[in-house]
Parts: sequence; structure tokens; C-alpha cells
Amino acid sequence: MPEGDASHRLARAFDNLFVGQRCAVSSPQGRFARSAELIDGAHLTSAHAVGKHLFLGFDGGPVPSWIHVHLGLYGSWRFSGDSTFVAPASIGAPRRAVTTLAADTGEWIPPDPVGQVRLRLRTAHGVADLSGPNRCELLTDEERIAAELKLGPDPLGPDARLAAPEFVRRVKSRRRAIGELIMDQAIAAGVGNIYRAEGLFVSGISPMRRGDRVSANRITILWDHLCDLMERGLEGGRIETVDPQDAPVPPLEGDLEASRWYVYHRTGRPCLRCGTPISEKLMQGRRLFWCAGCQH
DNA sequence: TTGTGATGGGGAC
DNA sequence: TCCCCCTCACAAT
Repeated sequence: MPEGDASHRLARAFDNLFVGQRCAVSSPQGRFARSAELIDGAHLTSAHAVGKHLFLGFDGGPVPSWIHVHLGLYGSWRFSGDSTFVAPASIGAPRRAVTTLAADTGEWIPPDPVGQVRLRLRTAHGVADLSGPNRCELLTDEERIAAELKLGPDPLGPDARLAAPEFVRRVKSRRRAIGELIMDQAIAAGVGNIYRAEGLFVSGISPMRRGDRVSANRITILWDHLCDLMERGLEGGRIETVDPQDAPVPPLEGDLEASRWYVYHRTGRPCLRCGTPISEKLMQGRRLFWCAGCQH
């Protein structure tokens, strides 16, 4: 259930653990078997993310080959390896950690795949198992570029801060509610349901306000907040948006997550800033949360 | 044991 | 707007 912070964290993990190494590529589940065979044994040469999309580049084939992964709602990667292989147990949707099997010899042995593993990448030191992706496919370089061109500016992309005017332009040209717009990956790549709710709250913007009726100045502020919040999520390894200054001390009873999010999953609870009960409704089939007292 | 929801997205109407 | 896909943890029974 990753938003952009998770895919960028994944790109970093692959950069550290796999780039430059020869990879055994397989599909224990079978659904990616035909493609896996084509790049099995190739070297991973690059890893990068754009929005929620992860691109892994391989050499060795007749044409440049990319594995394109989008985790969707349920997808996740699970990592395990020897002592030189330092990675989080998993990134993406919640998954039980894999118990690492230590052989008597002390040598690392790849664990059996757990559950439905669409894709396994293995080096001499560790494995990455992908399960439940929305998308997992092999692309040519041309196709990879086309996929990236469909996406709007990424708050975690290179020079993201300079992209504010482009974000303003894309929002201003639409009449749809800004809460819908910023979930559109062609308008901002990487923003999902949590960053939508939290970004709009921190910016004081009502999710229902039409894009063309938000001032350029406020849209710029929203962009900067999205950059801030998502950088924090990327570095912290989890989405946390509440400024320590706003965190209730001691934490609110029965609201243990109170210091993590302002509005997301806090329906009916008091706003951490103004006390107004947090509102909820469906927007585009997704649960939307906001504070009617703080957002206009 | 069954049911349900979850940080997505695409395609058919 | 609805429907379908992908997977699994956790709640409800």
C-alpha cells in the first residue's frame, strides 16, 4: 500500500543491494515465468522510482530491459539475506517477516518463497520477493520512457522544489475537486490517499474546492508541503505527518495513533489544532478525511 | 472459519 | 459509476 515514499525507498534499497550484481530472476508463482527467463542471470544496472512506479534496469539482453513494478494496494517486497545484506524485512503492504533460516554451516540459504511470489531476484547475498503487485512487466527502454511521460511532477523527484509552477499549472487547468486532482498521477506522481488527506490539511485547503478556484499561491504551498511530508516519509520509513508541536501530550486516550496523522483515519476525533471533529466521506471511491474547521 | 478492508489503477458502460 | 485484478492480516463469528 505504498505511496511515492515507499517506491523511492525501494529504489534506494535496490540500488544498495542489487545494482552491479548478477541476479537470478525467477517467478516462483509462475505468472512472470516467461519474462523472468528472458533476463535471468543479467546484471542489475540501475534502480529508480517515478511516483509509485519502480523501474529496475538490466543489461545483457539484446535490448535494454526494464522490470516495471507498481505495487497497487496489496503489493509488497520482502527482503532477506546474509549479514552483509542490510534491508528492511519488507516494503509495501503489511507482511509477516520471513524467518531467516540459518544453516549449521553459517552459510546463508535463500528461504522458500512465502505465499504468492510473482518475482524473485536473488544475488549471492540475498533475495527480494515481490508479491501482489498491481503491475509487474518487462519493458523496453522506449516503453519505460513512455510510462514515465504519463506521470506528473513527483514531490520526491530530482529538483522537485522547482516543479511547483508545473504543479500549479496542472491543478489550475482543471475544474475537478482538488482532492480528486492530487490523487491523479498525471497531476502529481506519488501522492496517495494518506498524503492527499494530510497534505490538504496541513495546507488548509478544502478537498472539495475546485482546482481552478485555488490560488496559485496556495497551490504552491500545497506542493511544498507534499514535498516536505513525503521526504519525511521517505527518510523515516513510514508515513508520519504530525508536527511534534501539535502532538498531544500525553497522547489522547483511545487514540494511540494521535501523534501520527492529523486527519487520516481520525473520523469523529477532535482536530489536533482546532478541536473540530474530523469529517469523512467517499471521494472517487476512496475514504477522504478532512477538518471542516481548518480547511477552506 | 469466514469476511473485509487496504497507502491503486484500468477498463467497460 | 461500477467492476475487476492482485494478496494477506486481522477482525468477526
